[in-house]
Amino acid sequence: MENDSLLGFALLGLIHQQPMSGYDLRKIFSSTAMGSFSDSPGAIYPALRRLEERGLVRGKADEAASRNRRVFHMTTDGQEAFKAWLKQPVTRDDVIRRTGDLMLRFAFMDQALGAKRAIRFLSQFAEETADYIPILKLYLESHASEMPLSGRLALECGIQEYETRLRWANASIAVYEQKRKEKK
Amino acid sequence: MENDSLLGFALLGLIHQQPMSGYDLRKIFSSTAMGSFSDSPGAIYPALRRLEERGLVRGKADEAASRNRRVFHMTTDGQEAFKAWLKQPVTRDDVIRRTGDLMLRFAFMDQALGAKRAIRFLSQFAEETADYIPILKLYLESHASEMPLSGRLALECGIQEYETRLRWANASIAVYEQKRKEKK
DNA sequence: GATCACATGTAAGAAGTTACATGATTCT
DNA sequence: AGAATCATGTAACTTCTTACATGTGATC
Repeated sequence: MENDSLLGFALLGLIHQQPMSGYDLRKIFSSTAMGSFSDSPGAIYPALRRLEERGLVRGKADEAASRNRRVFHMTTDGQEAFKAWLKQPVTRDDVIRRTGDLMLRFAFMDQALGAKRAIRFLSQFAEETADYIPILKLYLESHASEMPLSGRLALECGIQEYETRLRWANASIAVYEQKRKEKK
Repeated sequence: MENDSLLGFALLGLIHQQPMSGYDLRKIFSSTAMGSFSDSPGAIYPALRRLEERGLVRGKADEAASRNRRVFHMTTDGQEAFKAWLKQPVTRDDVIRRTGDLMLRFAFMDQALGAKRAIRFLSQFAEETADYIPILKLYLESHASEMPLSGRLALECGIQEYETRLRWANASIAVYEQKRKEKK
């Protein structure tokens, strides 16, 4: 059960927002800012089948459409698995090697878990990121002399990306807190 | 022949810098800023074998060391394949879906191809990135109202990352040109 | 003598890629 | 009628993950 690729969770998240067919999902990946996912049928249909086999989604023939269209909706188990995925703590390793996963989780977060959880996620993300940046900087300082110029610059790009994400996370926390005040 | 994973090229690039064993390569991935690559033996040793089968590297028993150590060095074919990989043009699709590949290529670039090629790469990278940013911004503007807040923020993070990379690329071009002037 | 670091591998399984295959419906 | 779009799928291949397996040499 506790086994799913990032694509699987992306599908799950989109189906969570509203029931959809494989073709709908492909179109989202090919035409929106979620273009980092593959829209190939060889990826999507097998992934949907796996989700269905695990009982996380269920597909029903779309009777409104005349075509051979199967619309998938989420099951209760699917809801649970999805929320469990979203609730995972943000680790150092996530921040270093799975930024894409983290961003996907966050993108689905406030609809499924609410603003409070989103803020908690951002805080964890900011903390892990803030801790990691000085490590990278130290590494750069102490190894710069042995590295080729382009290697050095590539590492600097990485550091700047982390700094950008840190600023973004703090700014996003502020957005949520601003919103909270407005409500009161 | 024209078939290789990113890991394969990372190995090729490191072996290009100096001959190394599988264990050396694993240590680099586990202990340096190249930590985004897997240091697991199940990834590295098969990848090295594939490179050897394709004739891009050749392993020799290390007679200096008493242990069972194989040191890989690059062949002429390997040099060619490596340089051909580095010389590929930077496409829009690379910028969107394969930033990691691009950064790896750049990190190895000036040693293998020289500063002039590095500048060309950065210019292409900057151009494709600069073209793509307004598309994302337009997308955000026109879809912001239908998107959940965290989705909107996640997209904004993506845009800021592209902007960071664009600034970085232009700054890096300036570094190379500065260096060129100093030489004269 | 035990443990740690060195050093290389294999096997099973998961998941993606590319390319092919098929058929229905709508538009021109 | 032909082309484009809708819609779903399969098959072969590649590569990665996790876990297991094995043995050497140095250090305590």
